[in-house]
Amino acid sequence: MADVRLLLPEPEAGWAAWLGEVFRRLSDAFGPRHWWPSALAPAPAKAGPLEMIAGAILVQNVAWTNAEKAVRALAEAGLLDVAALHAAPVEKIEVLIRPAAYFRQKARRLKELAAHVTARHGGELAAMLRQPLADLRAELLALKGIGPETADCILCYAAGLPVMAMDAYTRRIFSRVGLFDPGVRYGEMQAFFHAHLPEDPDLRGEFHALIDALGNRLCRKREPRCAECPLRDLCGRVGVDADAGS
DNA sequence: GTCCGGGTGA
DNA sequence: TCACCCGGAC
Repeated sequence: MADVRLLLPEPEAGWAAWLGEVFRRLSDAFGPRHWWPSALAPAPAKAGPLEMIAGAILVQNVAWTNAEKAVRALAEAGLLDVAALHAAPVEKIEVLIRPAAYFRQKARRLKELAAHVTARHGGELAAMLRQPLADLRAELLALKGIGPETADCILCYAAGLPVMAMDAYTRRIFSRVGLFDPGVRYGEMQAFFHAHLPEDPDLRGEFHALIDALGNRLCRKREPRCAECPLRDLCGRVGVDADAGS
């Protein structure tokens, strides 16, 4: 994998310290995000890995509020279970997950996932998730409906592996900051974060969740709210939109 | 009522 | 490059 081309000069204290500062600021502003487990039931009820994985597929291209409705509907129908999901008619799943958009595609993808786990792992999701990182990632990517971001979310939040998922927010935020070229590839961004962050699944998972919060609430595609941004003084692009012409 | 945002696969 | 789709923002 080619090294990413960085636009910002490396700070004197190094990239690890710079990322640590970014994390601390986001954490102070938005944390803790407590993404998974516990998306559904109140603690101490434990969310199963299928809830997390289904959520990761259902949240593609939609706000979490949409995905959450779909996950809750699946839970209430007793379908957050590999065998039940495998046995359920696709039409039934379509109706339940409608709020998550792309419901026809996603219903088929959920069933394909259940079929795969049934065929290859005896229906035991835990067995699939116990594999070494590279093997599990390749297996996930071979499934329809699981691309790099979804695979990495599953690796981190369901399998507990030290992987930081990238997404459109990561690309937007860090290209606005001036770190990456906007055309930076997924793997290039990820390699940069992985090279300079501790190999800690909790930290990497929380970082991704914090970036999601910033991208969602403040560093929006249009009309970013730079005045409220905790990274304001680290950013090369503060107020480019808001202050244009002033 | 219209538009916007957003991963994946073909 | 485009199809797949919804809820929320305006």
